[in-house]
Amino acid sequence: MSDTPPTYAEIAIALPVLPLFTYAVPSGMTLQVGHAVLVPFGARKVTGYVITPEATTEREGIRPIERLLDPAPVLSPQQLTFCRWVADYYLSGLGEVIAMSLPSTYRRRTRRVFVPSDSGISRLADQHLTEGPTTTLLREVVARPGRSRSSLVRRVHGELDEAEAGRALDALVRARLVVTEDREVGGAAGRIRTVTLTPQASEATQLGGARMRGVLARLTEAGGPLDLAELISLEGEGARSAVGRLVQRGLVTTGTREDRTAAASPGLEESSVEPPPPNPTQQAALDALAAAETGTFLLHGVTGSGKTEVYLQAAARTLASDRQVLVLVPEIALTPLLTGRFRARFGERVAVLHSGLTPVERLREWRRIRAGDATVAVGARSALFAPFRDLGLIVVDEEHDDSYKQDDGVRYNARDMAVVRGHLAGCPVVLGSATPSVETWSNAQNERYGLLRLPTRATPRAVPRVELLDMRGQSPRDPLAPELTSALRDTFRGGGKAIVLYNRRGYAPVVECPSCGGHYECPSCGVGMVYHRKRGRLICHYCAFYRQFQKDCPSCGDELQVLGHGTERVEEALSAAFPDVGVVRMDADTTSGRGAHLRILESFRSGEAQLLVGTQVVAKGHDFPDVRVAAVVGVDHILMLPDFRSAERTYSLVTQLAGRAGRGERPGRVLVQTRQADHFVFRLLAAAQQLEGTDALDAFYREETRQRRLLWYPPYARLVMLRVEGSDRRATHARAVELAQLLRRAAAPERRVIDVLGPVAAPLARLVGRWRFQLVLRGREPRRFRAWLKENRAGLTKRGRGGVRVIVDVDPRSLL
DNA sequence: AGCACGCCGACT
DNA sequence: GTCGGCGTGCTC
Repeated sequence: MSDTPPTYAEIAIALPVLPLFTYAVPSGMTLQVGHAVLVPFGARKVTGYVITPEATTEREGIRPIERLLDPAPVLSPQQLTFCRWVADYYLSGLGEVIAMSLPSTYRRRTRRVFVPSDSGISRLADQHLTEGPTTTLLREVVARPGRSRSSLVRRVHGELDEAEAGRALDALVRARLVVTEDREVGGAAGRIRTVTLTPQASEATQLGGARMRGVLARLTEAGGPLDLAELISLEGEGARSAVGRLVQRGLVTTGTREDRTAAASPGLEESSVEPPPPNPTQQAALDALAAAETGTFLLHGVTGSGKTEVYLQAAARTLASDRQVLVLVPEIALTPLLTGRFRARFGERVAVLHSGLTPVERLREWRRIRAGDATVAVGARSALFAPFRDLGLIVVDEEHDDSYKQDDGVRYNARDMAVVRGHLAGCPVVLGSATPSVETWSNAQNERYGLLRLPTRATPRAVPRVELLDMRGQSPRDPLAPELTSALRDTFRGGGKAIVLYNRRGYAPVVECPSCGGHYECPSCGVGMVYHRKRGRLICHYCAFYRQFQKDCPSCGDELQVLGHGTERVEEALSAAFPDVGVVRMDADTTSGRGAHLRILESFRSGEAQLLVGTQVVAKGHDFPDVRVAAVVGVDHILMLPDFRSAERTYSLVTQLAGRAGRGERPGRVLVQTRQADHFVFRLLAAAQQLEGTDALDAFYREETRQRRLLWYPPYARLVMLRVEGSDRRATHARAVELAQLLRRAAAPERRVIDVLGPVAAPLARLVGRWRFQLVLRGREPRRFRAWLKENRAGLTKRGRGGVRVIVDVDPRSLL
């Protein structure tokens, strides 16, 4: 008997930990790269991913892999390479990135659950039982054994607060009235039971039951496995037991298959799928893409210039050469319109991945892609990780959109990682936008990216004029300039529609007592609370804390003053000015319900409402007929934010809004109210109409990049923001200062390349009860900066004492 | 992430 | 004196 030497594997753990862990491979288990396994990790079991199937180790106390979670690897070597790239770039753990890239159903782990012990059950029958939190919890555990801590705490929420319930549960465990068990959760979902004939079935002649004969006949007819559900629908509910009896006789076997049913998507199926002939500029863009084997392209085209048609025809060409297509869109753009166009052109081959899918639906779409049933994926940020084998094209629509940046966990930017994925896959990447981000524009200028321009609107029509309405002379009490009111009046008289943007929700941002100066701040965030009139509440826009609004000052009894404006109040002013016009408001308050978003858009599209008021969502790529006026009533507060991207945001927002106007044969008007009419953003916006769009845009980017260069902001430098958060102000600040010193010392050899800025109190210094300080690392040479970050990575996140934690944000979208 | 070990205040 | 709260560090 020869001893086979023990073998080891390096595993990435599906938790936010940086290193890989080594496990022993049990004899008889054969591992491949990308296999998902269940491994013991501390006191529990978690999912890990095989990175190196055959490794060696000197280390003691190696524990064995528990088992394979799936016979096939869940990750191809190419996907693994990509995940490794993402993890390195965003300074995160590989396992965390892999876990994020897979459907959540592939993340199995053990979870601690609570069940009553015998003594616990008998204690409940005790008549001298005293009422209290522990008794409440004991009743709950006996009534619903096998629940997790969080679910039990939630169940008793009405009676006990979270901490109280948790303590009571722990007390029960200590008293051994309740015991814990580790139950495996996650995974396993999304399988369908199937029934298959065995070879013996053909020899079976005499069968007693009609049901059994029926089932055999159906299976013989099918010539292969059938889903149990289908047999039941054909033969009735009795088929279930008939199959059971047939299994006993060895005539059929049951198994399972992956459920790969396509998820229902909100796409309106279009009838015409005949692609229209491309216009000359579209054709030029298509030719450039066809000629390119790899590389990134900025596809710059104003609203209505036909970018989507370029995506569609480039996709068709890619599919024809047997490669696959990934289309990333901002979540908001996943409307029936866009997905409908892809569905109409490519039918069942399209997988749609939007945030409304349930985990099982998402898993099925993911499998359709992996199995090759779906060759086009249209999806939001997370679709970046779709398991295509041979990508031939990646499209990122509205590439400037901030929603491509994940804002918790691994803070990746799907637009940037799409460029990386395209590079690894050897395929072109198209970044489309009417208002590209400054980085992308700059990459196109210095020819790192190809530039494809669609300068004209596909359906010719006048480019809307942007007119500035200087509000400096007007009382702040009245939100509407007289010119705007009269333009709207003309529009409605003529049967047209209008969109009004005001970039702040609620009724009024300030409520103040004129006598004692008292005002309202959120107790946990320290910011002013916004008055929401319809709900009669003052609400904190950061943590959603609210209190009832009373019209008299609680300290001196004088009547409170309501100052400033929000969308609700603007809507009110407009309804008062135009009582006969239907007005709908779209902002976070009116779109929270399922489908509310689409209902509002539909009522405006159909003409039921002629005026749409709202926050920035109203500027996003919706296509409404006959909008004659698009007006900005207020965006000045964006421009005043202390953030390096505020000019870019303002320019982009107003330009996007302008794109909503003047569809149809009439030209539209774009009216912009501002108190900063001299700011270069507004001057250039007003100049845009003479310059036919793109020249004005170039002028904007020239000015903006000039300023960014002077201040060493992106794209001239790379930023990494470290946010130090904790509930104790002093401890948090101390940790931030300490971290800054540490990093300054570490960066000293790179004096000319890396700057450590801060710490400063974050612009919202206290948020949701936590104090926030931030440090910014600025690298003037990307390569050396990256190398330095990688070397110092472990030190960046090290947690301080006093519950202080550090969040690392590579390429932050904003410094707020 | 989440679990266990370790150190300081209110009770049998 | 202990129980039990939570904070810090580790998990192959």
